[in-house]
Amino acid sequence: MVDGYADRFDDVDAGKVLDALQILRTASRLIRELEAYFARHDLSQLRFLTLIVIDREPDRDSLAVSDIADRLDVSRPVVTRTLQGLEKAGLIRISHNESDARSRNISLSDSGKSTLERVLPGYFAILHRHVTGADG
Amino acid sequence: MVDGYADRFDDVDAGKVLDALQILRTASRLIRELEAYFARHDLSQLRFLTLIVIDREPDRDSLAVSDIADRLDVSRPVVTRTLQGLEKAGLIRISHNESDARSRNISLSDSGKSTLERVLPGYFAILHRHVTGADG
DNA sequence: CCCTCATGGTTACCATGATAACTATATGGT
DNA sequence: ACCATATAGTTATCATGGTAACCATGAGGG
Repeated sequence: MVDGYADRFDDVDAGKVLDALQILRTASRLIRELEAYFARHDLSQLRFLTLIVIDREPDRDSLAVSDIADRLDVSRPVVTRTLQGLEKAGLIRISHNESDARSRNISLSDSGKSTLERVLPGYFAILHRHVTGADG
Repeated sequence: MVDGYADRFDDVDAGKVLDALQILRTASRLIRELEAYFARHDLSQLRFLTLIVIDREPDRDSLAVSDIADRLDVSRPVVTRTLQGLEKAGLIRISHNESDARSRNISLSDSGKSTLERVLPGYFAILHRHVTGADG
């Protein structure tokens, strides 16, 4: 498909364009598979990654909403919404920050921690398989 | 970040997992850049790709809704919605299929064709640059 | 002190993906 | 010919990303 177009543009190398499209396809396949996997565990990519960044935080066991947004590079409203879901599912606890009344401390509940442990192996297995398997 | 986790799983190679995460990151960057580019031209990824598959169809100058959905691998409702937008923007024409009253023929308008010509060079340039540039 | 401005979070709304359920038309077995 | 079933598209609804606008609170200059 690309060749017919790329022929017409001097400064473009059809091979490289195909590489880029290949990256897009591979990623899209990977994302779809991850999403299906998470859905089976009542999670989503963002819910899972949220648990991860809290868990991985050195020295602290809680993060602020904006910390999570920064680390995951998503907008704060999306984090707010995701946290509401996670709290309702009992995977995190949200408490008030004592030194700044605007801020919240987000921490993992026991259930959140065990969910993470349960889901991680499959997550890594999928990532692993995608690079090892039929990808370019 | 990955290392701390991957250490704990025997059958997982942290390097490969990092490769997979790198693909995800690269793709996500590419997608974001493409989306911004399309937005500047009053398009979206899907609107653009829809124009492309109609344009590239050999022997015919129109496609059915379900053909487009198949070629782009998106659901038919999304195609319906996208086509409504493209028609309102005057980039495509939708006519009834004479031999099957359920089906529609989607074809590019002159405006659609010229939009495609205008947008393609930048599109390929972005794909090209992403593979050539700082990607892994 | 208090008024302005910055910051943390949330709400409201838009775009874009999906699936389920619906309408209209075609097709095929009896 | 007619009824059951399949197919083409659309509508309705949900999930998940975004931005803009909005509170509440904190911080700093006059």
